[in-house]
Formats: sequence, C-alpha cells, structure tokens
Amino acid sequence: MTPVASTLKPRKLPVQARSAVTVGALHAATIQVLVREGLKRCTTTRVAERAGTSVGSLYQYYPNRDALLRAVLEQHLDGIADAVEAACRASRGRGVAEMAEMAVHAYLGAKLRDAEESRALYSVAEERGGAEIVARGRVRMVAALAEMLSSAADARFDDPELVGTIALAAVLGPVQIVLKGLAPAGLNEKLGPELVVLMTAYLKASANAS
Amino acid sequence: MTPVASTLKPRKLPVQARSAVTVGALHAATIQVLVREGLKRCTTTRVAERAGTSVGSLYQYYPNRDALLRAVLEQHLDGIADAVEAACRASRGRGVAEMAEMAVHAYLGAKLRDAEESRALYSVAEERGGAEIVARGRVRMVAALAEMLSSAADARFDDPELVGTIALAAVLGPVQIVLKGLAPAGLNEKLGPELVVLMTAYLKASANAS
Amino acid sequence: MTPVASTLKPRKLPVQARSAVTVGALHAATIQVLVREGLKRCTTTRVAERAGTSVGSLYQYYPNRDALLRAVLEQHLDGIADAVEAACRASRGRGVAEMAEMAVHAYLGAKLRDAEESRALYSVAEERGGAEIVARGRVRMVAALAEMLSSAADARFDDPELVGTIALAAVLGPVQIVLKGLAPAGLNEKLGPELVVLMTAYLKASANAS
Amino acid sequence: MTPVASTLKPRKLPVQARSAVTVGALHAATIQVLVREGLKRCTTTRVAERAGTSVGSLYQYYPNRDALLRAVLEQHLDGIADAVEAACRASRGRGVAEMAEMAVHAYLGAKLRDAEESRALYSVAEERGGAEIVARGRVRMVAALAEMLSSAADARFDDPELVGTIALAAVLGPVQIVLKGLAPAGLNEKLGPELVVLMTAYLKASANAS
DNA sequence: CATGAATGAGTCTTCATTCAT
DNA sequence: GATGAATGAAGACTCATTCAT
Repeated sequence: MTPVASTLKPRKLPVQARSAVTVGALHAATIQVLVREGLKRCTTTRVAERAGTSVGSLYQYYPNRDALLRAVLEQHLDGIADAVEAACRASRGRGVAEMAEMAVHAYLGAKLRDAEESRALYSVAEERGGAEIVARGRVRMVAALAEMLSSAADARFDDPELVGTIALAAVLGPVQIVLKGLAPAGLNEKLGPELVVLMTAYLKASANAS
Repeated sequence: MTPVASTLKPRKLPVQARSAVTVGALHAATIQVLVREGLKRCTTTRVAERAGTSVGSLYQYYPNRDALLRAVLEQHLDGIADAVEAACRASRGRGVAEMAEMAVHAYLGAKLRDAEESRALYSVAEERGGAEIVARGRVRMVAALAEMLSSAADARFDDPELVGTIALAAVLGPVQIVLKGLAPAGLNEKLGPELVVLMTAYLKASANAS
Repeated sequence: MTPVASTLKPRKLPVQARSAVTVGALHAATIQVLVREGLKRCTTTRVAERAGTSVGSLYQYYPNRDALLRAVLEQHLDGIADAVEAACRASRGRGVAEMAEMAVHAYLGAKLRDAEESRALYSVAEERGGAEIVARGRVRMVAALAEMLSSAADARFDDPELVGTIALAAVLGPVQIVLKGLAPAGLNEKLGPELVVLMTAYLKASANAS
Repeated sequence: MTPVASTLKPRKLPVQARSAVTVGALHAATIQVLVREGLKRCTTTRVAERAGTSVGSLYQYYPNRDALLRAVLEQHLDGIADAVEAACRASRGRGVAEMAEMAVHAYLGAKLRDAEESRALYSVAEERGGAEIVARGRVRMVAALAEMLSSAADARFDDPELVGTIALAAVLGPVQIVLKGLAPAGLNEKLGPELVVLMTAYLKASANAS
C-alpha cells in the first residue's frame, strides 16, 4: 500500500453491516449528485443528503471530500479493470483477432453499462490525485493485455507492454466520444465493430513478422 | 454560431492599444495559473494578479470565469486544428501511409509544442461548456481528415467521416497518456512511430479492398 | 401561496433550539442595521455580525439577502395588519366616527410603537419584491376595513372596498411624514386627532345619503 | 443655498449648448435606466451609455452618482410643485370645493403624466439624502396650499399650514398605490373624483365653523 | 455514534471613481 | 474636453469541516 492508498480507503473498515450500507449509499449518492449537478456542486452536504445520512456520518468514513471522490473513481475503474482482466484471462492462447474482439467488448461493455457514471467521473479523474488512480487502473489492464498478448497463438510481440498500452489508449478515445454524446450520427452503433477493427489492425501491425 | 460561442469571445473589442496587451496577458496568465495551480485554484483574482492587472480588467473582457477558461481552451484547440488542417491539405492525393504519417506528426507536434498547456487544458475541457468546444475542434479536424482520405491515391473509403473520427480519437488517447506523464518508460520516444503504425493499420483495414 | 412567499420563509425549520435563537437574532439585527446604516449598507455580513453569528448561518435560514429583508418587512406589516384587523373586529356595528377613531388609533399605535423600525422599512418596501408584500398587508387591512364599514350603524357604502382602500392610503401619507421626522412643528402631537378628522370626514362624504 | 444644494446642482453651469444637451440626456437616461433596471443596477456607466456619452463626461457634470440621482429627483419634484403652485395661484379666492378640485387635478395630472418616472423615483427618494429633497418639494406645495386656503371665500382655517400638510399627504397615498399598479380594479378610473371627495371633505371638516 | 448548526475563509462579480491618452 | 480602460474595495454567496448536543 502506498501512502496515497491510505487516504483513499474509508477511514475505518466497514466491519459492521450498517457501515457497509452507508458507504454504499454514499458511493451511489456521489455518482448521482455528480451526474445531476456536476463536480463543483457535488458537495459533501448534498451527497450526504442524497444518501440519506448526515455530513457528520460522511466524515466518519472519509477524511475529506477528495477522498470520497477518489474512492468512487477507484471503485469504478476497478470494475472496468476486473472485466478486462477476466476477458484477457479467458483469451489466453487464442488468436490476435479473437483477443482484440474479447478485450474490446469487455471494456466497452463495462464502460457503457453505466454510461452516465462513466461520463460523470471524467471530471473527477482530472482533479488533483485523479490521474494516479486512473494510471493504476491502466497499469492493471495493460498488464493483463500484455500477458494475454504474450500468449497469442498466431503472433509474437517484442514489447507486449508497449503494444498493450497503445492499444488500450487507442480504444479509450472513441469510447469517450460516444459516452459524451458527441459522436456523429451512426458512430454509436458501429463503435464496437469499429474498435475491433482498430485494435486488430494495430495488433497485427505490431506483431513480429514470423 | 451557437449561443455558447457568443460568451466565449471577449466582451468588448479592444479599442485602445492597452486593451490588446491586457487580453494577451490574461490568456497567458490563465494558462500559467492552470499549469501551476490546477483548475480549482485558477481563480479570477489569481489570474488577474499573474497577468499584472486587476480583476476588474478581467471582467472588462470576459463576462465570467468560465468564458475566460473557454476562450483559452478554444484558442488552444484552434491552433491544433489549424496544424492538422494544413497537414491534411498538404497530403491530398498521397498514399494512405503518407497521410497517416503527416497527420500524426502535425497533431503530435502541435500538441507537444506546449505540452504543459495541453495538459492543463484537459480539466477545462471537462468543465461546463468545455465539451462543446472540444467537439467543435474535432469537427474541424475530422472534416479535414475525411477530405484528405477521400483523395487517397491507394484506397477508397465508404465512410471517410467515420474513419476520420475513429482515427483521430484513437490517436488522442496515447497522446494524452504521454502528456500526463503517466506513460511507461520508453513510450515517450516511440510515441510518434507507434501512432503512425496505429493509424496506418487502421486506415488500411478500413479501406475498401479494391 | 404565491411563489414569492416560498422564498420569504426561512430555508429550514429550526430543528434544534439554537436555530430559533439565531433566526430571532437575525431579524433583530437586520432592523438595527437598517436603522443605523440604511438599506444600502445593510449587508449580509454586517447583519450577521450584529446578530452575533456568521454569514454562513444567515444563509442557512435565508436563501439570499432579499429574502431576509422581505421576511423582516413581512413580519412588521403582519403586526400592523393584526392590530388593524383587531380594531375593525371590535368596531363592528358602531357608528362611522367611532370606527374612524378606532382604526386610526390602531394603525397609528402599531406604526409608532417601533417608529424607527417603521421608518427603516420604507426603503425595503421599494426594493424588488417589496411592493407585493406591502400589497398583501394592505389587502388584509382593506378587507378588514371594508367588512367593518359594511356593518356601520349610521351609514351605508356602495363600495366599501374602494372606500377602505382610499381611507387607508390617505392615513398612510401623513403618518409617513411624521415617521420620517419631516413634519412641521406641531404636527406630531396633532397627528392622531387630525387623522381622525380626515378619515371621519371622508367616510361620511362617501356614505350614501340615507 | 444650503451646503446640500451645492452638491445637487451640476458641477458647472451648462453655459454652452452642448452641456445643456448632455445634462438633459443624462437626466432622461437616468430615468430610463431606473425604470428598466432598478435603482441598484442604475450605474453611472449604464446611464452614460444610454445617454450616448461616457462616464467621464458624466462626472464632468455631477460629482458623483448620488448627485445625479438627486438632481433627477429634484427636477421631477420641482415639476410637480410647479404645477401645484400654479393651480393654487389660480384658485385664490375661490371656494374650498373648487380649490380641492383644482389642486388634486394639478397634482394628479403632473404625477401621472410620466407615471413610470414617478414610480421609478420612489426608490431614489428613500436613498440617503432623498428625504430632504422630497421635504423641500413638499414645503413648496404646502406653502402654496396654505396661501390658497387662507384666501378661501367660504372658509377660514386656524392653521392652514397644518391643514395643507395633511391634505397633501392624504392625497399622496392613494396616488402612490395607483402608480405602483397595485390598486384594486376600478380604482384607477375613480381616483380623481375620489381624491376630490377626500380633500374637500377634509378641508371642510377642518375649517372653522363660521 | 449520529446529527446538523455554525463557522469563515475564499470565490465570483459589480461598480463608483480616476486618469492617461 | 471627451473617452473608456483600469482599479480594487466591497458585497453576495458557497461549502468543507468541526463539534456541541
């Protein structure tokens, strides 16, 4: 655990059932307020109110507002990373095309499951300390991708880490556009296939001629 | 054009020479404060102070803090779009590989020229109204890319608009990682070539077999 | 009732005992500051300071400065209206002269009880939204007067509403002069009797010859 | 001239034609802004702009904002007083009923000629220093009324000054209600006659039995 | 432990007034 | 003389955080 992590986690472990419920409610409330009001107006009081508790209680679980926001972001990204990791594990030993397809769909599915939540958290990711959390999530996913790529049946990669990094980041951009509702007509439906094309093409282009 | 646009532009046109200086200083100061202090601490007072003027003067030219921020963002993105447009114009009629190379380098060069500025403005883009400005910039670039792709000597695209959108967004992701300084060792140097590989591969994969 | 009314009332109902004290202190402080400093210098900070609290607390109970001012005005006018209503009820069935006397004294008594407060609130009545509150108070008093007049033992009125309106407004003018301390020497003492003469004369002149 | 008066008058006399025009434009603009924006938003810049000049020029003629507002108020009230004085002069030696009628109509006519202006200036009259100006206007009118009353053919008054003061103030109230548009239906049309009834009744009641 | 009232530093924004051009 | 850019004090309002109940 880095020192950063210590401020991210709830102040005390939710050993009691009540605590777990409260923490869950606070997380959900944070996202709702974030969606409805935006980051600046996502205040501790408002979150507590929406969660059905008091500010005092909020501070029982989080040392400050930033910690709450970071925790929510982290949980969100962990969910995405979990999905990608699982997909990568399941694709070990397959061909590159299959890998691309599964990874893309895992990522896309997780991200679009709660599109509003994903969208709302972009601003949190830009806050002080947000980048590190995003980076941690990416590290997990890149590691999973790299490990998967190394096991590809039909390709060999000199630097699977690098290829994974680029591939992941490349997919991220188009997804963001769609999430923000700024995509040109038609993109929304074609996003999945198009991303598969994108990733497959890149992976193949990056593989060693063998 | 849009109602948003009207609030982006300075409130009054500088009639006297002093004004132009003040406006310029405010732009520069905004970026500096953004870089050094972050979006939240980028207050009107601080910007005015760094610019060597008073808050009053700031409000003489911008109706509110958001308008200032948006104006700075818009100017930045216009610069990027200019560079990409020029590159696209220059690449008309070339082959797809050349196109990818020129477009990537134009974008990358413009973005990395003031890396700190680019980095700082990501948070502004997440603010209320920021997305529209980003979208406007993207529209310009996508149009330029689409037009360029349509003129490719060695490929034909069914939907150059869509391909341009995806290609641009795909390039954006890796650049962002590098800008934020979160790239794994070695990526920084290989970014350019890698992006060319990425874009070329995608363009070729998207082109009609002809 | 009206949408205005909703912003007049304290934001939250005092759950704890402290709250009631704070709200009361704010009311009193507002009037004091209004009297001592005038409307323009009656700032939220000054009111809070005089009340022995903080601006934050003020805003806990009133959504904005105007709401505070209006609430104070409303409370003041409600007190006046209460007095007039009571007098009117008590005078039902009497003769017109008696009615005039009782109504005038009720109004005058209530208004002069806190002359400074009355004086200070004239400016508030001119603020945005003040007129409506004054109007509401007047409506109450006119209704009471009209009802009283309709029960007069020695006169009959075609339009008691109209007569009440004029009578009330006519009395208001001279009172205002005295409250503002701008009356010529001697008026202060003779105000009561003179207003009775005024109102009695008008009522009799407006009554149907019967 | 009292010291107060010196700050009320334009800083320099409009000896030149241009000055007179500017001062006139400033007065008119002040009233317009007052009507459209209210007292608080009636700023020197806005007034100058509406008048077609610059703030700098405004300060050429008025030492400060308050002086401008007071000058406008004074001019307005002088107009009213002129009208009442003329009517009083014209009514010398008539009967009390005629006097009431002429005075009321003179006052009413002057006040309603520019109803918006009258309405807008109520707030100015409540500002620091406004009361004195209002009082000066009243003094003029009361003097005229008193002199008129003293010449009545059919009545004698012990204290014409007092009677004039009350009569004037009594008329003022109902007029204010109508000006503010808060009068109950029907009052607007009947205002004149009703005020004549009011004033006549009061004058007769105040006259010595002779 | 929970609650929510109190705090007050810190933001944005406005505007009267000045003065260099 | 006219202009309008610059100034900065001052005001309204918000919100993270604390702590008495």
